[in-house]
Amino acid sequence: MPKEYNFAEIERKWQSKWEEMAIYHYDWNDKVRVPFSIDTPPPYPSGELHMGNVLNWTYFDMVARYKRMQGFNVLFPQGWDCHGLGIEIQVEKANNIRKRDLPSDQFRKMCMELVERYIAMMKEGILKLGCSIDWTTEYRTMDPDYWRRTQLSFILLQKKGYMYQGTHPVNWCPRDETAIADAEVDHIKREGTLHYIRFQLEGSNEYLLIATSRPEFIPACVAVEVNPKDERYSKYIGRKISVPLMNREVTIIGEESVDPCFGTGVVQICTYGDKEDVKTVMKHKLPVIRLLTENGRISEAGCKYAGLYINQARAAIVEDLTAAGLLEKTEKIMQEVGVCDRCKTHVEILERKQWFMNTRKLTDAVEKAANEVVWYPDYMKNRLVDWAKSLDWDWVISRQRLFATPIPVWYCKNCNELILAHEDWVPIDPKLKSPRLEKCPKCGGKEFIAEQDVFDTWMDSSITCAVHAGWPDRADWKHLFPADVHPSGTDIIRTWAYYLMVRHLALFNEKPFKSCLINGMVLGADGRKMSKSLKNYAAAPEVLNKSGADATRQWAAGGGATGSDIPYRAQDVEYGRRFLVKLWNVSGFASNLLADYKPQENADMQLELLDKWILSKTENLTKKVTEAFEKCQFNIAVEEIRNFTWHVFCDFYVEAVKDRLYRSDVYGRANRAAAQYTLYEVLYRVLQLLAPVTPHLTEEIYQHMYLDGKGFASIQISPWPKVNPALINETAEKDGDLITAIMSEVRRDKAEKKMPLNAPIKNLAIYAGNAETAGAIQQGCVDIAATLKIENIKVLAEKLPEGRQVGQTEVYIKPEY
RNA sequence: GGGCCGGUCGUCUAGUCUGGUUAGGACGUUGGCUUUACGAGCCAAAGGUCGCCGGUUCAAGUCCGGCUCGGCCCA
Repeated sequence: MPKEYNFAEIERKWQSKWEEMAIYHYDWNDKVRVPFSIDTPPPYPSGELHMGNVLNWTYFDMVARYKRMQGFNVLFPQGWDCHGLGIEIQVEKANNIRKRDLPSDQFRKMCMELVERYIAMMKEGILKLGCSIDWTTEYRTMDPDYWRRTQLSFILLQKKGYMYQGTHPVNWCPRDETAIADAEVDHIKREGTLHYIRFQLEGSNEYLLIATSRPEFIPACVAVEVNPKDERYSKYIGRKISVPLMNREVTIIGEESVDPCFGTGVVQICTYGDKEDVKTVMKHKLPVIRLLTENGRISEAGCKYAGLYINQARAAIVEDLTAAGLLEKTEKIMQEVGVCDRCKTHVEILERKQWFMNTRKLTDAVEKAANEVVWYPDYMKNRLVDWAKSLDWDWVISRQRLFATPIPVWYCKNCNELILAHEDWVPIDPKLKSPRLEKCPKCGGKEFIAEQDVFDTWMDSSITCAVHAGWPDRADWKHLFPADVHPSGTDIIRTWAYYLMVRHLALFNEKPFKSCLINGMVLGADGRKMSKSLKNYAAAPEVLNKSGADATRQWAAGGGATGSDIPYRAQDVEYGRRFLVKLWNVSGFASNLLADYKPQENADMQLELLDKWILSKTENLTKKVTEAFEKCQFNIAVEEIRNFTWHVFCDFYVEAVKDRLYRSDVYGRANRAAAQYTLYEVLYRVLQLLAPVTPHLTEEIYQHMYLDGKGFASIQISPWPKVNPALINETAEKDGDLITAIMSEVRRDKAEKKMPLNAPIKNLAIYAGNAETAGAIQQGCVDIAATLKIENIKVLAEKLPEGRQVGQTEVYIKPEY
């Protein structure tokens, strides 16, 4: 083996060799091995890979590799979730255009080009991370073949009665001019202004003072509301009150949800200032005044303010109120407002005809399914259940955008009949192709109008569990469905996991995945969320280039408990790299000492205490690591392996066994063979257990040292070790622990005397305390003597508490130099 | 206001479900050592009243109640 550990070369080499060997391909014809399918979430191509992706991909790549070694037929697909506002906005900004200013085909093409550039960047990062993806499965949701699946699922759901059109209030982004779902609304805190405005009571000179942060909605005021328990105002309930500037009257209504302590305790109800207004309007069956247009201007309903943008209207109305003496005062308040999660524009609530999926009737089914799913960690289940139960509105699935899957419907120009695409018409863009019908089935009309709206991007990405399994093309797709594991970040449980649930439950009456593996967010080294603006950002490609994939993967695996947020700290990656150097060096060393070792010819070997000791510990390590992987406790797995390798195997076993390996003339061939056997098997076990975490280095060492002896083309397809109970030896572990404790004590003595570790010791007396312990020590004292350069060593059964105590035992040692 | 999560050496983190060794690991700090794999190393050391208060128990970082501070999500 080469002296130097060159990770860049090794990692590049294996990434391409694995691809040539095709060992990560799912075998679609294998009906013997049990399948294990990973619902790789197709990422939204947004530029270079970030550390959050690294964490996420490392998690499920470890699962894929572990399961593959366990003998499963692993499906690890990779797709790209291309559509969406994010790309549209970037294309607009980069080219300084608005999407409506050019032909939609041309705009879509620009979006696709940008997506391809981003996919190339992210793919490079994923390859560098060494993920065991089956690239023959790669897909893009913007491809017509994927449209086909999204559109087909819509057709089926429409037929099953889950889809409906309606004019309901929806979240609306005025900048992007599209409806958005609750899940796409972010909430931010910001300073606003509370306006105290006089509303005159009908038929009197009295007025009520209402407090509002949105005076621009006065033209859409449909009621004034007070708490019926508020003694100041309850007497006014039912009376009419005049809307300032508008020459119009509304009724004062009572509503318990009004907080008497907010502002003056009197609020205006407008259509629609916020979601509370929507509830009140529905409850009291109030009229709706459509104040805003789709691009965020005041409509004709706003009378003299029509045509102004929201902010301009606010200024104008405040000015008019002031002039009329109706604005009593203003004050600053902190308020939380909803903003579009893509462009951060203040979200408005508009009524416009939209497509909805009736998701709320599935809430009980979602809860039931969530309880059937195994969550890693368990408590993350609550996020999904709580979210599902908290939803007030159905999922609005239509969007007024361009770069998306089209909704495959038309309307009869004559009678407005809905024409749903047939299942075998898709993929289809109704704006480019007419329905394959002679005439409208209802009125016989021959002209059709295409649906202009498109699907929410989540309509594409929430059928992946079925798509990965081969739906709808493979008759046997249920072989891979539900997916065995769906990986998700804490931030997207309410979107990805939820939408997957409702879509698959509605389509197939079956939960989409059997388990859900959650990763936390990656924080900066300062403990705050990682972001470029906070200057705590680490670019994943740079980290991978600097320290290599295997080191970075150790950070991801060991940075914290599964599901918790983990900080990115360069020194943690560095620790991983140092561990790899250590493993590389000990492997090189072992490789030299095993040059003449023949794995088949170890019949006459003679295992010594320390051999039995480390072989037993190796079995226990295997047990712990296997259990940790089974429970997705990657941090425990990686810590167990590292500590064993570094501090048990290297620091004690290898040090102790050197003498036996170098001087077979003294110890005999059988003794040397035992040491070689142990060294060979323990190191192999360590490599296997580490293979899911650090695939490149373990493969490199395997190929140098074990390819002939073990015979698997890659360590990645070697069978995961089973614990051999015959090798577990509690006595050997206990006795060996005592031997190593004595070694530590001697080392400590030398350290305190500031002597080199190889300084010779003339005599070492070990007072064992009793005959039994003395017997145990006797078995290891050759190793103690050889490791610590002791000329004469004697073990005495007597109890003599002088010299140095070995840990908390009754054993004392007395070295003489 | 509600829900969930968290508070453990200077810093980061494991352990809490399933109570029981000397609370584990890393970074950093200090001291020492060129040892026939590794100075990108090795050997050691110091450093913790496990957020606070109370309860259950022979025994609490762990279970229960209350409080407090922080994060995220939702009103």
